[in-house]
Amino acid sequence: MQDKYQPAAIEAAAQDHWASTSAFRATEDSKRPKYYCLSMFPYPSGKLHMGHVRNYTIGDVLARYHRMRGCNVLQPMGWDAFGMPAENAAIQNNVPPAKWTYDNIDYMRDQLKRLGFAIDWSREVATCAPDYYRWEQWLFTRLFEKGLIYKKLGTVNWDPVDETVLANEQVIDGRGWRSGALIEKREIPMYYMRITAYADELLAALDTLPDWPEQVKLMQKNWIGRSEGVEAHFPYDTASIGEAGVLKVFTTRADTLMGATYVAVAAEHALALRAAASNPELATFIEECRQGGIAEATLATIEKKGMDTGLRVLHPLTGETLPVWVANYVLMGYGEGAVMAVPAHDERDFAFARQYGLPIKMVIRSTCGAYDELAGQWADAYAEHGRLANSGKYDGLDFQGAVDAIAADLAAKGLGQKRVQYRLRDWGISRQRYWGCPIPMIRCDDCGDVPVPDEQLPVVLPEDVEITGRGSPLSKMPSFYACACPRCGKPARRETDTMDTFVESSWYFLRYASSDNPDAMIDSRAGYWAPVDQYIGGIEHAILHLLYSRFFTRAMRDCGLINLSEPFTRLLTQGMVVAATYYRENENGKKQWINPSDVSVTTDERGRPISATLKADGLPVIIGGIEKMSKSKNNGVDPLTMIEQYGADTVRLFTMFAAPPDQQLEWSDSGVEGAARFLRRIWAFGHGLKTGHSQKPGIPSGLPSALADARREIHTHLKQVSHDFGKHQFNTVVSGAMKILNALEKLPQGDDSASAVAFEGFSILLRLLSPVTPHIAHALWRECGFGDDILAAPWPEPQSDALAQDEIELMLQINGKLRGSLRVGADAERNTIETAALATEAAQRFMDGKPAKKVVVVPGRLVNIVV
RNA sequence: GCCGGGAUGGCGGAAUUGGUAGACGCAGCGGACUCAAAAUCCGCCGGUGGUGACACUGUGAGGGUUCGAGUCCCUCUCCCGGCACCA
Repeated sequence: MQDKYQPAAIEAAAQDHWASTSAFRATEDSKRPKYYCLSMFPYPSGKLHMGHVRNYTIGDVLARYHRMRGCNVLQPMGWDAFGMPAENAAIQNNVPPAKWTYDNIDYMRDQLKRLGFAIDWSREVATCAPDYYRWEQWLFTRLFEKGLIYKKLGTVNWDPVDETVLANEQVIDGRGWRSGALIEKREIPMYYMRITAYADELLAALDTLPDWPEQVKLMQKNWIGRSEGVEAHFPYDTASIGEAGVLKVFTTRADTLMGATYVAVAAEHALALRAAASNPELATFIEECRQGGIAEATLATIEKKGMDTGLRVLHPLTGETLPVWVANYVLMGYGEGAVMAVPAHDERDFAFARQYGLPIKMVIRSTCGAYDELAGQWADAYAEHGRLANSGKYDGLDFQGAVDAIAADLAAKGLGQKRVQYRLRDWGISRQRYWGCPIPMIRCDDCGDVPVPDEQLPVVLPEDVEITGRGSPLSKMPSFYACACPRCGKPARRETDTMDTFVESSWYFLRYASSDNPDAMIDSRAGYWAPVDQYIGGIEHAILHLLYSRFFTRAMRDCGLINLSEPFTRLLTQGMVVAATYYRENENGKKQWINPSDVSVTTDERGRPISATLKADGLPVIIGGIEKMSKSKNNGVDPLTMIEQYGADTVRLFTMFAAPPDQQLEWSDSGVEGAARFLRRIWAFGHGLKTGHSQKPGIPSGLPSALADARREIHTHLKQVSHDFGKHQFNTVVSGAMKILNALEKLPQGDDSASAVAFEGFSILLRLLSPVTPHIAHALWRECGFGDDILAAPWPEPQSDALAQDEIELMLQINGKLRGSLRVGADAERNTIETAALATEAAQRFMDGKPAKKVVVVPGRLVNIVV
């Protein structure tokens, strides 16, 4: 045994051992409970970053922990390999997206292997491989035939200079990121997945997921946004519109209908376009509304603007004439693309009405002063529920009474009814990009949109293309798009759009179970492994990816592929990895970010940072904030450098110890030093144990009290650590392991009883740590003679004889303030405790002769005397 | 703008879920070992007052509930994630 801890050798040996024994190859086995542990697969961006290391270490700790507890564990890995960065790299470096992607995968796979993850690599998938995406295309045609996929117009960001559709991310301050051109909204035909058909089920089933974080379920609930309301029809004022018809609006506040003073429609609304035809000024305004991107965050924060269309509609209950305005805050995509405006009781309507001098009519009696009596004007909208006023026959009704009465009256007139509306929209999956899964559809002038027949699948994405950043490459390749209509045989055009990359990641977790099957998307093995028992990934995926996966699982269920509704039983959302930032400003005020490893920081005598200098020139740099590790802030730490310097176990230990998994983790070089120090101490202890004893004595009965205390301490920590594993709180798992080592190092040396406690404690420590630092645990387990393979060792259980205690200490409070403590028998009665507490010197002193009004006894914890 | 989350010593964090605030670690300070340094080991370490035992104070700000609040409720500030074409 080496007397010094040498991680490189230990880790290579452990990894060889696992590889040669195929330790992590998973097979279906009905005798053990299965545990499918999955981390969100990475995008192969080039090299691993610390966020990956953290994500996969959490997954690995869980996988190894459950394996040791007797589960049949599957932990696979793959690559979310389609996406824009490959195209951007192609433009910048003139390298084909496929080559770039596959090279990155090869490099990153090696990096992952260096970390010693218990992954079954035989199941690896890459979503850009035709044997993967052919099944996506196959399912697409099934869903199209079931009516779960359909085509309609959708709005995109259009860059008029590059003649390209841009992602929201590529629109910066309303301009194209490469061309700098002003972006416009453009409507193009796109394929949509009918996720709204599952809105109710996706919402209701959130209650069947007790092991998902509440915040994620709440975000999904709000995203689906089920609201019960009323659809109201405002009849056209034929004098101004010239034909009969109704303007439909949806509202959740039908109780305020009597306060509606105008209606507002989106710029794309049919009425707006109709009015613009004869109104150049309005046409200009609508054109203006077309400018800018489509991101909701942009739309919601732009200045509220509007214009009167000159058209009029009639109030459905009073018959009063109301103006129709075009407003840039009304979204065409939600509800009917039109709203009734009640300025007195809606914030946005209020701001708009004030800006354009539209009337404000109060119909809900406010309980706070929304109407400023002194100023004689409205200070703000009153958006709370309340009793109706100024509403004729509805006066005095409460919210629900008013909604019921108004909905009934609308229904009686044939001008509306109650209705459920979702905020959730159908999922537009068409992308006008190259590096994605081709949409398996063919456009025929005679037959319309025809799915590609099974025998022609996959529609292979050509890999020999030139990427320029202008237009869509596939639409310039006749060799790709020219084809015959599968139905009539006439010349037709293949769809050149590709799918949203979220589609690939919506079902990869099922493919892992049957990734070697060339004849089917998934087979019966998916029925064994699914659902995923534990899913781990970033909180940024809390809504879209998880919702799409939940939808896809149901769509596949309804195609008869699997008997499953929810894909992920338990979910852990990990926090970000952040680090300090440093920068200098150059002459034109631009920040140049400097990597933390190139900076030395000086601190005051208490350790507070005062200043920082660049190591290269010794001149000062500015200390920025703590930010997410990123290329743009140049504050990333390279995992491979860390592994080479300290070993994978140290990196794994630090990432588990520095923060709870769901909170952000701040990188700290000295924290990594601390983790390495701890592993060196463990190695030294194991070395001492091995060289000091030729055999392991058993725990004798009747330990001396000092040893019994030490053993109790170790088992108490073990109990706590087991509890923390259950909570997935790995930072305190590590701190518990540190406490055990501290206790072990304090044990007296020499006699057999002490050695027995040391051996028992050390075997506990190695097993607790083995999910976190598997390499060193593997090596020491063998070196100290505990067994051949720690993977096969039973999980340690706290022993009740070790935990037993005769006396316990209670804290003593007087009026809720801590004033002392008292020792009582472990099984003391309440009365005995009360009497003992009142008799203490501290009680006598602080009660000052006054009688106790009340004595609160919390068993095993405290006594509080209220005077 | 809307939805979700967070804030505890110099720093990362802990607190058995309403019961000793600051476990464990990092940094710092003091000491041992050493020719010296590194490594290692021992001690101290929220603030104020006090030689000291100890007292008061303290979990982003303000208010409330309770015998007792970091934890529950209300109001506010700042920071982070998402907002449907980033993955």
